[in-house]
Amino acid sequence: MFQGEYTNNMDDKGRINIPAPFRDVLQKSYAEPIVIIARDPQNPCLRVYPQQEWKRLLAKVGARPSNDRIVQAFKRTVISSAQEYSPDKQGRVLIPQNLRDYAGVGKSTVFAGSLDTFEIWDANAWDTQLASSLALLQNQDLDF
Amino acid sequence: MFQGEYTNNMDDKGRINIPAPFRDVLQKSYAEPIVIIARDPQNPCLRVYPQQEWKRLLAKVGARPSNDRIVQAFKRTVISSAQEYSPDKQGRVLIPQNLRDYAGVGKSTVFAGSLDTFEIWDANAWDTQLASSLALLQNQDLDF
DNA sequence: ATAAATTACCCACAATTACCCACTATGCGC
DNA sequence: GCGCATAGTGGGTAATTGTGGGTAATTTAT
Repeated sequence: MFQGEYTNNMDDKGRINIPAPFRDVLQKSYAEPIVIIARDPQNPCLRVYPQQEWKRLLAKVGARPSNDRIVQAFKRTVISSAQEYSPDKQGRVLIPQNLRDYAGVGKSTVFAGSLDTFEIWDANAWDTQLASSLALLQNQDLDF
Repeated sequence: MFQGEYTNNMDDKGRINIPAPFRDVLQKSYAEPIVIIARDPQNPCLRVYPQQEWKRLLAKVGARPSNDRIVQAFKRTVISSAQEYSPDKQGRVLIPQNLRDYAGVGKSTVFAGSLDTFEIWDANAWDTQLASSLALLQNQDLDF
């Protein structure tokens, strides 16, 4: 389970270090360092999947009629952008330019755990998102 | 059951000592010193869960539709911030910077029992919160 | 085919964190 | 009041994690 929030810097070459706790989860729960990075269709961030979770997603999409407009849009935005990456010896991955642009990631980036997957945000975008999420929850009657 | 209010100091490295009575509860009722620390979405404080209680919360969240806006906001604020910690030999945990910022904790911090969980407050924030909680109760017709 | 650019791989340093030990303060029993 | 036990605090050291950068390999363009 990916949990926790970590801030790491992208270097000049476009590489970012996957936080060690996340690498541990990949190693222990999935026995593979390989991840799939794709656009998140509903937020200006990237979503990172362990191979297994990605396959599960593909299976779900495959179960839907392929002429469905939503499915088509999903394929175009998410699946087309997805690529496999294996981290280098230091645990870093190179984020390609198109994905960097999509999420607007600058130097300071935030990794946010989201259980089966985790997200990569530009630090500023994360802050504003966090503020609005908190505002939304403020007057809610949460039963958990 | 976590009860009572204790004041402890955070040291320069960002570590705070979990009060001994709380450590006892963790040991006796949960048989595990490990805790999960996360943002409290509705108050400027951190909430500390024994592993079991955290799992219970995750189960509740998982039972809700994941496209629910509230659920999403909850994941971003609470789950993404959550981290597991096992106290060091002296019973201390290191609070990461982002959580320290969120709760605005300075040197003097308050631990407040909250039955299944407990809270960590900045001492000043705790005082003001306490005052307004008391004010709220002032003219209530309490049947307990 | 050659040159330029990009990417992968490796090494080294810096910063942070985990772990351990020692000291101080406080409460409790005698 | 004195000593003992427990709780809380401070700090040093070693290991881990994060960051920067060089060089070789690969790809792309000319």
